[in-house]
Amino acid sequence: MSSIREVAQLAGVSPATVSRVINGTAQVSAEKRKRILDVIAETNFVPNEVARSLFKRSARTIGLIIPSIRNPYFTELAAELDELAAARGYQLSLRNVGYNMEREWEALQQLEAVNADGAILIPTSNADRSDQRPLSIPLVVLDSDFNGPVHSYIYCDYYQGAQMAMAHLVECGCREIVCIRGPQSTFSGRSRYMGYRDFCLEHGIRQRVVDCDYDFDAGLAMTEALLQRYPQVDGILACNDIVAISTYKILHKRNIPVPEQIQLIGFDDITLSGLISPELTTIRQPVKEIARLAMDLVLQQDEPAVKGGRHVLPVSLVVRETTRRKDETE
Amino acid sequence: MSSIREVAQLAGVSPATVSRVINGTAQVSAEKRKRILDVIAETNFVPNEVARSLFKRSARTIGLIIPSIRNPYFTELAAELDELAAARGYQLSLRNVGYNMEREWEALQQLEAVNADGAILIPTSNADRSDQRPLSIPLVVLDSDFNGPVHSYIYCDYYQGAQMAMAHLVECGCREIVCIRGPQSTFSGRSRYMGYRDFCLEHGIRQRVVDCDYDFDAGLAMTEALLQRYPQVDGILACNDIVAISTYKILHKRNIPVPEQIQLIGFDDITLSGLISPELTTIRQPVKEIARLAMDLVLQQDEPAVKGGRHVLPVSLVVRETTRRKDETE
DNA sequence: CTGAAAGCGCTTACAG
DNA sequence: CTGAAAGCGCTTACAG
Repeated sequence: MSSIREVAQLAGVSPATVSRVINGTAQVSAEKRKRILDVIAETNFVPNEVARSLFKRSARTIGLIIPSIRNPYFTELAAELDELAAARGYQLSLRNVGYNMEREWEALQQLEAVNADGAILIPTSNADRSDQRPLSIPLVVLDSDFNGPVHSYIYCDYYQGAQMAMAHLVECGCREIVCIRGPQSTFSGRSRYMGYRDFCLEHGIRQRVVDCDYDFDAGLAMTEALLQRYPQVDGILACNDIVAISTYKILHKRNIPVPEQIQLIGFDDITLSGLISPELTTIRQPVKEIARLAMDLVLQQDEPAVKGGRHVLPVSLVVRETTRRKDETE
Repeated sequence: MSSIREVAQLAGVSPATVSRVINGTAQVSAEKRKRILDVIAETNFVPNEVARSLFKRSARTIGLIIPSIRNPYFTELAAELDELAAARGYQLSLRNVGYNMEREWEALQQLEAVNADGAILIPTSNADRSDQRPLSIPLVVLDSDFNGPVHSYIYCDYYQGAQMAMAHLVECGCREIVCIRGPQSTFSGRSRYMGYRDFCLEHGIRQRVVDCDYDFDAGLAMTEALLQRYPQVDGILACNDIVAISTYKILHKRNIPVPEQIQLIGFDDITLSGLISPELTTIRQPVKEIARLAMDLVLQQDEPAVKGGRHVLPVSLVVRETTRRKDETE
């Protein structure tokens, strides 16, 4: 790789002038400009971004940290964010931390150290971080509300979502609804469960719970456990769509008809949920809006302060084929 | 963010000494070392990676460029690569280019400009690039074999895979097999189709083809088209698993029993394929081996030359529930 | 319009 | 063991 100095030499000008034509940062005489452009074309010169960002203190990069790259909800969010970043001239640097708090903190510091312009974090857990030092770049946190040095929080009303799901299941005639709850260290897992719990309390329903991680394998295993523990189950509220998909898989394998014998509802509304057969009833998160808001907030350089503003978005019930209302006899 | 100079000042030593304790790059007296470590702890100092990589000419980062972040095959490959990179102390920087050749070239140059240690590219198309300038970092290309300045190529024997799929379908009793072929600008799409074509030629089977992009929506639309165009179809060779999943969706919606009336086979063996119901029969790519080999080759610094070595891996048939051999009457 | 100079924050010979 | 100095490749005041 050639350097700006070589280009300058070949074009018979100073490095400063080369810099100016590359960046269009000042007027340069037509003749010199042409010479410089020619040399750049010939030498395939590509300015070193590292040097540039060392000076600029910006890499025009937004970091996105996710707990798992194997969860489609996260990659769909990443896809949206990626498009938004590209549209605004930023690179999205995706960092997977595999549900590891240490790797998460390292990734955050790494992003800071490489002069990223901001970070969007989907945390591995909702643990308190009020003693964590503030980053020097804006941090927007998704799907979580822990205490800590955060610029903004964005999450959906999961509690409400779980209540809607329960109301729907009841409306569908379910009497024995079990909740496959996600990790309780997690904000989404916790608040979805709370919604279930309070609904049960309010309606005098007995709680039936099974614990599960947010992945396909756990979903498979916990559904087996659930069937063993609650043989009378006629409704399942899964902690998210991928677990619901695993749940369906087991029910299907056991020849348990859905929704006739057991009704099933997921959470998130990932693309896949509308693509499998039967299509999954679920609680939808407005992924596009979340992404747009996150990008706006992280880029909103005018106030990089740690204010911890909270933005909570509504979820919605999407009724598809794994549940059926009582009156809708086929 | 504090700088190494401030730390040095507070500890009463030179920046060089601070650098030495941070990097363990030379002996430092126990006393000074302690003072420095204390100051670092107090000030939350994190060394600026940009400055470091400007000097080192390495960011300890491997770039991975994929055509689409919405295709699980790519994200599963990314997940494997991510684990391997982390294990070796490298960051994986994932760049999505949305099937756009310009964005792909930009991403490649960007990676070079940020001092990445190498790039792994899953190309958007198999177009000739012999006139493209060589990058200054090693480039490993996956799932493609275009001519160009590439360190190594890794791909699977797709041609063979398509032949295996066809042989299986025939063995299952299919007489009218249609091929939903992927983009012919793509190496995988092209060679899978070639396998189908030559099998038909060799066995006196009439070709039945429908063109399709590698995504869910295209799969949905093209299956509708296929049913219209080839009403007698009794076997479908899909260009990849996500298209096969879309295909199944349409067949299911039309109440066409699989595999009784139409047998279906995909390509790739993504996680999802074993998770849906019925489970998808497919041609499996050894993703773990591909990832391992790619990481080995890209990191193999001893010969960063552009040699274009080719590594072709075998695929295998995974028979599941969307096909059934004739003798296996249920 | 243009160049010389200083500096972004590190690291590594080079002396001692 | 330790520091002063030079340099990684850019960019931007500062003069002219």
